Amino acid sequence: MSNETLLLNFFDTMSAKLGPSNWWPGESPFEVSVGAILTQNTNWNNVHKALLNLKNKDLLNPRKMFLLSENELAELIRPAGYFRIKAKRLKNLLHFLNDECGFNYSVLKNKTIDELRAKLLSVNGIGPETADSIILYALNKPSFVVDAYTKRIFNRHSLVHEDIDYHDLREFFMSRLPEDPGLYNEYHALLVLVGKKWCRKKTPLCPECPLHIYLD
DNA sequence: CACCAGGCAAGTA
DNA sequence: TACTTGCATGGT
Repeated sequence: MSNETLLLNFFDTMSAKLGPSNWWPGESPFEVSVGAILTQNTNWNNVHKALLNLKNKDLLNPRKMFLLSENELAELIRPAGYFRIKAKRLKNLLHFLNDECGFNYSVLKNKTIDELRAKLLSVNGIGPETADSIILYALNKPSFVVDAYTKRIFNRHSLVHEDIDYHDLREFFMSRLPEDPGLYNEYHALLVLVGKKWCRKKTPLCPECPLHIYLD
């Protein structure tokens, strides 16, 4: 079976078992972008609390958040952990948005993925996963998001090396899947659900995992 | 109690 | 270049 077909079969199997995932229900591109920074190495439950703090003060709005001091912002996002450095990173994001599009996300949508990605990566505090999350989940453009679960699941199936870097793993998917943002969106979401449930660090083999049928 | 979650950057050698 | 450390809360 070709890798293209295999990847789509993986998707269909996960989708039948777990979908639809209702992944990342943000109300605006900006809210999704903020969430992308807050969730760095952090449980989404904690991120949700921080987002509620912001939402309750009507601060999930770039122009309003821009007026906050870094310390005020840090206190509001405290539940998300790493709150001081994340406040700085959110400020960096706000400066980027101001410079790049005047807080107007529709301007960003007119740029190519490669251009957007390079510019996002130049912001201190935005790495590859955060950049791709913003491009895919906030802007609905087909930039595949990979994470630790993605690597672990595909390595367990001997489809990628365990030391594969972010860029190569992303290319593994993007060179084999159609450029469909809806597919990329749900694919990443389902991989995280599968990873959490059946592919943790300590559990080597999981016969209950729906993807188990593809093991050799 | 230990472990770690939807990472990233900076420091060290 | 290759490895290590700091960042921090809250759920299990």
